Amino acid sequence: MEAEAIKKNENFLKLKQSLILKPVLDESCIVHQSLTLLANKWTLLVVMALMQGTKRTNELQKQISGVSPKVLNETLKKLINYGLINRKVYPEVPPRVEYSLTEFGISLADPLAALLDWSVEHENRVNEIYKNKL
Amino acid sequence: MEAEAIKKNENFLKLKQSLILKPVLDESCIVHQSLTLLANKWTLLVVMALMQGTKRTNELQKQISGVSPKVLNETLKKLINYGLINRKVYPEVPPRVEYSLTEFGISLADPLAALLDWSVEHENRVNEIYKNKL
DNA sequence: CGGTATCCTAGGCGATACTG
DNA sequence: CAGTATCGCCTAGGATACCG
Repeated sequence: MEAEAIKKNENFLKLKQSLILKPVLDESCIVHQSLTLLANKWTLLVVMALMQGTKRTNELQKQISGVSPKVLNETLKKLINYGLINRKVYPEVPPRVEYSLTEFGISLADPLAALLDWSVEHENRVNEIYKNKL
Repeated sequence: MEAEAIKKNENFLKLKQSLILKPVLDESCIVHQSLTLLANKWTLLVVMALMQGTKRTNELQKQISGVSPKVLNETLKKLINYGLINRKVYPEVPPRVEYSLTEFGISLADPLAALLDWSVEHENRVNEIYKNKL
C-alpha cells in the first residue's frame, strides 16, 4: 500500500531528525537509560502478558513458558521497583498473588504495540533468523 | 491534551486485543522470537545510531560510549547476519569501514521511534529509576 | 501457591595484546 | 583504523530444595 509506505518513510525521517539532536548515545542519554532498564526479553514479555490484564504468578509462569520461577520472580520485583506493575496479595490459603500494570506500565503500550506490529509484519524473516540461531 | 490521552487509550486497547490472541508467549510466538534477537541494549543503540545515517566503526565507538570495541564488533556482526545492516569496506590504508541500515533495518524505525517518544515523555521518571539503579 | 536461598554453569563483556 | 584472539571476571539465569 502506497500510503502505508509513505507513512513509514515519514516515521523514519522523523526518527532520524530526533536522533540528529543526540550526537552521543551514552549514559546521559535518556534512550540509553531506558534501554538499560527495559531492553530485556523477560522483562518485556512480562509487561506484554500483563497488557492482557491482571494475572496470577502461576499464570504468568505458564504463559511465558521458558522462564524459570526464579527469573520470573526477579523480573517481577524489578518491575515493581520501577513502578510499572502492582502486586496484590490476597489473605488466603493457599496464597494468591495478582500482578497488574500501573498507569506507568500501561504507557508502554505504544512502544510494545509498535514492536508487536513489526514482529508480525516481518514474521517470516524473524522466524528464519531465529531458527538459524544467527 | 485530551485527544492525546484518547489516542493512547486506543493504542492500549488495540494492543490488548492483539495480545488476547496470543495466550502463550513461548518460543513459538513471534514476539518472543523478536525479543530474543533484539532485546539488547547495545544492539538497539547501534541500530538507533545508524538511523542517523552511514557511520564508520570508530564513529559508532565514540558515539555509543560505554561499549567495548569487542562487544561493538560482535554486535555489528550479529546485525549483519540478521540482515539489518550493511558493511562496506574501502580499499584504503588505513582501512575504512562503513555501516549502514538495510531496508529491513530501516523498518525498525517504527518501534524505535515509539521507544524514543516514550523515553522522552517519561524522561524524569526513567532518569530517577536509572540513578537509583533499581 | 508464592517466594526465598543455595549452588552452579554458560556466556556476556571488559582488558589487553597482536595482525593487516 | 578495523578486526581477531586470549584470558578472566562476573552476573544472568537454570536446577534444586526448602519455608509461609
